[in-house]
Formats: sequence, C-alpha cells, structure tokens
Amino acid sequence: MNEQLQNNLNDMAIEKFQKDLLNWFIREQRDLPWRKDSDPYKVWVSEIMLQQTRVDTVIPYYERFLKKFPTIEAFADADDESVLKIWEGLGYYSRVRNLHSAVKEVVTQYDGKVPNTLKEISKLKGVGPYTAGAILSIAYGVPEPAVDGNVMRVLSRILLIYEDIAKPSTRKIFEEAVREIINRDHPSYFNQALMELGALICTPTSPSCLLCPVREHCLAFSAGVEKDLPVKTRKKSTKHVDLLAAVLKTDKGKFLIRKRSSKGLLANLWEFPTVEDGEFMQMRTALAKYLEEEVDAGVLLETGTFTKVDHVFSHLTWSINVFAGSISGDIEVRENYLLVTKEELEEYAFPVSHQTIWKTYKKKVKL
DNA sequence: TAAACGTGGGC
DNA sequence: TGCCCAAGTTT
Repeated sequence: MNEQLQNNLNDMAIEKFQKDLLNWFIREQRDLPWRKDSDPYKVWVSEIMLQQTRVDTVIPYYERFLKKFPTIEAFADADDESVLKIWEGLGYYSRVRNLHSAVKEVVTQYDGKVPNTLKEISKLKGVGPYTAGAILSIAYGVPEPAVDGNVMRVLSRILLIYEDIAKPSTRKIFEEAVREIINRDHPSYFNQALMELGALICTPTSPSCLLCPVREHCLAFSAGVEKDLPVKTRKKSTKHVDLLAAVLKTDKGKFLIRKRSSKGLLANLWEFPTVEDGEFMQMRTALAKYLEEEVDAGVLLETGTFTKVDHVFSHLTWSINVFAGSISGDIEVRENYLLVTKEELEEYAFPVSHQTIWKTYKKKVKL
C-alpha cells in the first residue's frame, strides 16, 4: 500500500468513524425492498440488478422478479424466454443469463444454498469482486470489502486518494483500505452504509458535506478539495450505426420477428428484421429483396419509412429507419425467425429500441 | 488493459 | 443537445 495512504489510515480514528457511520446508517437508511430480509438469493438478485443501474429503476423489476421467482429453485426451473422477458428493459442482459446459469449451478451443486466463502462464490458466473463481497457481507455477515463506485468516491474523499478510479487496478487499493476500516461485528451495515453515504450525501457533484455524519473524518473536506475527488478519466465517444428495419405483416395478421445472436449486443433478444444501412441496403427495394430471401416469400414495403428511431447505448448509437410492409405467399421462415400474432409478440423480450418501433407502429399505422 | 455491454435520469 | 452518471463483469 502507498505510504501516504497508510499514514492517513494510521491517523484515522477508526472506531469513532465506524460509530458515526453506522449510527447514521441505522437512522437514515432508505426503506428498500431488498432490505426486508437477508436471504442470500434475494441479496444476490438485488446486487445483480443494481449493477450500473439506479435504485429507482431497479425497485419495480426487483418486486416483479421475486413475485414470479420467489425461491432459488423457482428461478432455476424458469425457461430462458421468461427469464429474458422479466429483464426486458433493464439492460446489460448478460447479467440475467449469467445469474440464471449460476443459480442452476447452486441448485444442482450446492443443494440450493448460496456458497458462503469467497473462493466458491467467486466462481459463479456474473459474480465479480464487488458482488462476492456484497453477498458475503450482507447475507452472511462475512467482513469482506464490497467496493463499488460509491465506495471509491466516498473513500477517495475521506482518505484523500487521487488514484484514477476509472482504472481497473485501482479497486484493489480501496479494498485494502476497507479491510483496515471495516467494522468486523457489522460488515453488512458497514458496507451498505458506505454505499448509502455515497448515494445520499457524498454524491458525485456537489456533495452535502454539511449534512455528512463523517465529515470530521474527511481529509478532502478539511482541505476543501472534495469536489476534485474522485479522479476519474472519461471514456471516449461512441460509434454510430445506421440501420433499416421492417415491420412485416402477413395477410393472416401475423408479424415477422427474429431472434438475435446468442452472443454480443442484446444477445437472444427479439427484434424486427434489421439490416445495416450500407451501400447495398440503402434502397427500399434492396431491403425488400433481402427480406424475400430471408423468408422465401413475397415482401412488399410501403414507400416511405413510418418512423426513425435513434437509440443511444453506452458504447454506440443506432439510427433505425423503419418501413412497414406485408409478406405474401407460401411462407417458410428460417430458423431464427418467427411469425406471431400481435398478442404473442408481446410475450417475447425486445430491446427498448424495438419496443419503440412496435409502439409507434401500433399507434400510427395499422392497429 | 481497454472495450463491450443497456438504459434512463440529471443538468 | 450532449455528456456524465448508476450497488460491475467479462473477454
């Protein structure tokens, strides 16, 4: 450990810090659905949902999820389509694929009991260092660090740490610090209190230092540099992709949808047939011809696009121009395609961009 | 290590 | 509008 950091830790009144922090947490913590009990399965589900996702967004998903899958066995038995559907709109869909896979492993290999050791729990898919520490401390009372973005922000200020928190290697520095200051009698409260402080008081911009229960321990506050911390380099800008999509209806009123690849972006979700808007595909007739080959049937697209959907991901943006059209003839769709009624369509999981396409289609085109 | 991986909210 | 941010993990 860096010598300056070690000195700062040595100078810290750790017991007083713990007491101030824990008392504040017990008094001020939010009433959140995953704080009603410490069932390891429920803690696990909540921690996966909360990765890179706001509390307000997670709450309704968490409630729905546990209503549908109340026990670890119930979730283990779920089929892949319903698993994806309940995650629809939450983003980072590999989270739920990994969670499902890991839960099945726990049920078969650990008799349904979530492992309580760092070594075993860390082997589970989707359980990284943060989530491992969170489950161990919150569900089992094990004094492991659970270092997330909140903890790095809070401790960078309290301990005056100028390491770049955008770098993967930096997390270890904060884990070492937490190992020195964690309250070993109440690791669950301690870890949650650090995160809660980051969420409510020690916020990224304009922290509420005058309300902070541990400001007397905060080196950044003493030095008046709390707004300069944490140090975080920013990522580069996103790429742009132009797409063409088609909402196609048969004369029997069914719609053509397609399952995305099991790898990469939005894996396994469903979408309206889409192509990149390259040199060959920029014309409506070229798109129709392409679709005809895909479904081996006649495809007729309307003249103009009925909507344009712009969607921003964390690492790229899509601009989708969307046509409405019809399919006719003896339709034999390929493996990953499906013809469904409008009611059936709603049972499948779509990315938000294609939900938007569907809503617009229903509103201004035919339904 | 850097990049991929979603979405919605705040300013 | 555009950029940053939110209880990260995988490759």
